[in-house]
Amino acid sequence: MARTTLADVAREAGVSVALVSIVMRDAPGASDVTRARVRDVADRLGYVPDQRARLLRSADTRLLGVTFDLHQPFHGDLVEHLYAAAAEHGYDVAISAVAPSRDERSAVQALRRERCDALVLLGPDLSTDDLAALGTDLPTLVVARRSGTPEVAAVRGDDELGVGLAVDHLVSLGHVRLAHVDGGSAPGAEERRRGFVEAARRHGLDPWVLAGGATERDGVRATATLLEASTPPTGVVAFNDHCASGVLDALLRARRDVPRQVSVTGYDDSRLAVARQDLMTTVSQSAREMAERAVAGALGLLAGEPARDVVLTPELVVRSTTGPAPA
Amino acid sequence: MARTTLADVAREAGVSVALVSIVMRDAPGASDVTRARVRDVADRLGYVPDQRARLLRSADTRLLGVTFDLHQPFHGDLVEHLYAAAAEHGYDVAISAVAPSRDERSAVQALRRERCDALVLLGPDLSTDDLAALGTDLPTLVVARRSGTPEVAAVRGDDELGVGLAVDHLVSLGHVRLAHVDGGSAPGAEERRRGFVEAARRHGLDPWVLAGGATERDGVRATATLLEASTPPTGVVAFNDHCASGVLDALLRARRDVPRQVSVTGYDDSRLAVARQDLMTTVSQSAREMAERAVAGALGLLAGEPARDVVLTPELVVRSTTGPAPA
DNA sequence: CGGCACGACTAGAACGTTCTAGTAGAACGT
DNA sequence: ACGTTCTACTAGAACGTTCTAGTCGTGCCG
Repeated sequence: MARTTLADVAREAGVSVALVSIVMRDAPGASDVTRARVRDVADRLGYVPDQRARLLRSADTRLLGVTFDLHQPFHGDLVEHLYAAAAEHGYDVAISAVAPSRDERSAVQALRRERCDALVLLGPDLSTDDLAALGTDLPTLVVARRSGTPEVAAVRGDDELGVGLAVDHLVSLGHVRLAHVDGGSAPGAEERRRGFVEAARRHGLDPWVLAGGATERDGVRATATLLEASTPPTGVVAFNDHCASGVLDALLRARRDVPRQVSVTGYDDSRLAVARQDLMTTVSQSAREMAERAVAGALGLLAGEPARDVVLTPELVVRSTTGPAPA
Repeated sequence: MARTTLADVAREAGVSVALVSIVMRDAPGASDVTRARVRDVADRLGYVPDQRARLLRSADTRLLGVTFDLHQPFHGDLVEHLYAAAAEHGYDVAISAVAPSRDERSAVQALRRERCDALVLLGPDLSTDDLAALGTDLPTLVVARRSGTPEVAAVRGDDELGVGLAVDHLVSLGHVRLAHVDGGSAPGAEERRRGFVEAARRHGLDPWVLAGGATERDGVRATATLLEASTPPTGVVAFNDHCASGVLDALLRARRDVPRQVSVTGYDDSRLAVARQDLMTTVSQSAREMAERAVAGALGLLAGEPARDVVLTPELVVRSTTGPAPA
């Protein structure tokens, strides 16, 4: 099972290694006849180019390193679109996962060893210092959070505004008792919390913020607290779709009618919300647009442009977890 | 921002390239004094070893290629444990995602170009022919499905038995009208369908199988059909946790009490079931064990052992979506 | 019919590592 | 004093590509 190399193909086809390389790369400099013959031999021998050797030769790898959280569906959406967006610019993507047992640093280090040209970090939990250090070393862009340092670019949704949209929507439906199940220390949680409080105040309402988190379980837990209140809220703005999903489960289980008794909004419009498509009203950050902007931003950095902070405007997607406030 | 190489460090430290290599690899052959000095210089220059050059030199890459579905939480769990299991054997993991817009072939091809030593495919949708072709080329192991070809090893749960456990559990709770929301053409769906039918027959019951799928939406859709029946089942065995989640949503929304009126079981014990931890009775395939067996199996192939078909025994995890049949 | 541009092809260096085969020099026994 | 055996180090090839700088015909123009 020895690997077939350019040299093998060259020997078999009776030409030079360089010529085979030319043919495999579709580069000019070979006649159609030889081209066909070489291709034929390559196929027969099952030749697969060695990416490592190829990249080693050239200064740039045309490789975009991406870290993402394995357990965050929205990251899944982003990664999917990143593949496409990068391919459009002739770039490849190397992904490296973050999970409870695999921290951000390991994930980033793995990508650095691959000699990626630039790094795209999805909702990283890194400190601003770490981020800054990384950014001075390698063109780096973060998605779905503030970069907090001038070396690192960012692409993110306007979370304050997005949560504001959800609040406005609920208020327009007549809700006056609103609660926010927040994201704790998750990236973006602070902005969303602030957005909720400010939007509520703008409408002259009393904002109620509960400690939550980024998972279903957090949503379930917060809802328990919520239901114990003497006058529970009629509108709940959850940190993200995951969390909202937990809130919905807990409410349904407590036999609260959604949306007749309680309205709930999510955030992200991830596949999770689409899976419950008939259900969740949520704030959509177009994964596709984010991914495209992220790739464009990273390539911009690579071209020497200064790090920018791109803020995308989210949209409210009204589905069926929100409705008029109960009388 | 030129990258620092061994040569740079060597020049700066006044030693040979080979010696720096020795120090960086913690290989024997350098005095403690020089070791410290070289390390110092390397740190100062921000040296990061070039993985590609390193691997290019040696015949084996100590790299395990893994393809997984971005949108399947159980795959996320598996990947997480694969990182750990591989690291234990001194192997690195390269992951390549599969998604609606990125098919299995592209994912595999990307890994082949990375020159992975072996391939681990999570629940692949490839045809047996494609799989066989791949297997003759590269040590290959599939997880969570049958390989169907002698060249390719497999690690999978005993799905027939697992579904049987769920059925036995429901029957022991007094349920006599059971339905299975199946997985359509998803990997493993056939085994689970068969397991359901056989277990039901074994108990002298009439098995009802509904067309489902691997997503929440499939669960929701199937439940609609289910609720239209004149005498709806009291126990529902869903294809996986995702699907079960959809079933649960639909039931709760239709104001059916789970588990007082209807009992529901999932399959996988993925993070999704844990997220709804207080909720879902499911069949557990230990992601950790699967991952460990998969790595061991792949390394076995690499060592020249024949491809084996490892079948793990699943366990029933009783939580709170199942209960006694209504009177 | 000589010069010259062009197309088809090749030799060999380069990329950043690791590995093999060495060379000095010190420490040791005889 | 002389080999022997360490330890600490080095030179240079090798890995599989791509790229630069060629060479060699062949056809075209004047």
